[in-house]
Amino acid sequence: MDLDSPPQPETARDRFERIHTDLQTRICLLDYPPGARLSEQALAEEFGVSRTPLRRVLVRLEGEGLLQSVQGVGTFVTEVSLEELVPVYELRLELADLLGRLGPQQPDAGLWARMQEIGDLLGELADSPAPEGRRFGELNLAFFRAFHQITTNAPLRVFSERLFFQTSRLWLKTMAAGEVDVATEARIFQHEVGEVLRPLAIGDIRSATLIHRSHISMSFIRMKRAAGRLD
Amino acid sequence: MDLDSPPQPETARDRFERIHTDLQTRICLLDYPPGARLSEQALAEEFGVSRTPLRRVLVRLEGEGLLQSVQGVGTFVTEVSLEELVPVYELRLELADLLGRLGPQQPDAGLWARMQEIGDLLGELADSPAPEGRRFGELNLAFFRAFHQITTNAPLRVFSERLFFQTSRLWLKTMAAGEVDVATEARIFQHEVGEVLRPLAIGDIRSATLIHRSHISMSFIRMKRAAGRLD
DNA sequence: TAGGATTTGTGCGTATGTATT
DNA sequence: TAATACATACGCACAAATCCT
Repeated sequence: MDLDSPPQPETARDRFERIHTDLQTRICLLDYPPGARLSEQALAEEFGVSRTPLRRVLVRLEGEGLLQSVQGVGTFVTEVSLEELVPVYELRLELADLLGRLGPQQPDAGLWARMQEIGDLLGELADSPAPEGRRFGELNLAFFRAFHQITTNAPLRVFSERLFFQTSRLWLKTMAAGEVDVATEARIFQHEVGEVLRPLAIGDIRSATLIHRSHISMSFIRMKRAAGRLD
Repeated sequence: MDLDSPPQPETARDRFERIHTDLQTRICLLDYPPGARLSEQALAEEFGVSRTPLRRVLVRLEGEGLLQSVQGVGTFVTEVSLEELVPVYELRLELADLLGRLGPQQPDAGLWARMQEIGDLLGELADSPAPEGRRFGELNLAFFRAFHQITTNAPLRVFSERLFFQTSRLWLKTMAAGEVDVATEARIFQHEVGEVLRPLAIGDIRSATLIHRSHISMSFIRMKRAAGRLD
């Protein structure tokens, strides 16, 4: 194998994708929390490039609604609040529904194994002495990336991903504030993974997406109630 | 009036928005048809800026799926084909449905007048001796911009717009190829506008969106049939 | 195969805008 | 109010990639 694959030097596009995915993940996992200010120069130095190609990534992230640049002030991670994200959640529920209605496809063996593994890792997280919100975020992101492949509809995938990044950030922010318990949510999430895999095992994709949708809905309600308790 | 509004110099963000909207419109109306090659230098000179701010706009348009840049080759308008746009159309139909279910709001007087005016202009287009596809595209874009304001759900608006730009280009391309008749389609579209305004007049937004959805569906079917005739 | 023309990508110095002292 | 510090925005020269002769 690998006979005709000499070590390809990284192309400009590859580098762009790498930095883009990296920053996207950091924002999603709250390594850069909402409102944080990013330094173009510091990031450029970290990735070993000049400001020019880095700024290209920032422009893309601004188009995706994750950043906002203001001349003379700085580049900031966009804020997320429960009130502003209500329409986002409403739409996400509908897209979760569409996931099982537009071009559904049976997940392959690798994807199946991956989802089972994520379920196990969620169990470990729930059992750990001090469950970290960031770890929950990682598993949440991993499961989303796997599960949303059940649709072949490319634009639906893109839109679902964009809404996921927004709602996921609010979810982790709520955890970081201690308004919901990480271990409890990890256990609930582990249960969801199992519930979703059961219909998938017999090829019932539609049922899997409806269960997924119901869990998104319930987690939103739990978050609203947790926020209400603190008001 | 206009007492406290001295002539504000155009800010960097304003210029970005202006060039972005301009290029977006040109691509949508097929002034730059699918596959066309754009020159960074020529566009920069036309807008009176250097390549740097212009490239920022191109990066954004690439993120929106309208352009694709390849180093050493050029910047190209993305292709649209009936086969590739089937999933796009399927999703657009669903979003058209959501338009009337997520945060619907009654259009104000100005918007109402605008939609009526577009209906009249469509009649004029259909009656004109040589109806131009580009004029149809302008009115199609204008009506979309007006109609999709019936939802207050911001991300739904953004996603609907993105899908509109894709499907609209295929529609105009089909017209340019002579596979459908501009006058006939203008008349049908004029009829749709009237059909949509009727339920809106009595506050029945949901019915308006369902009629709108059915017209998107029917126009897609007509386009498929027209393409089939030429195969 | 090689070389030149053309196009996008990159690096850097400077301009412009904002906030603070 | 003015000046200073610092951030992003811009323009330009050059590097890298591609295509064609």
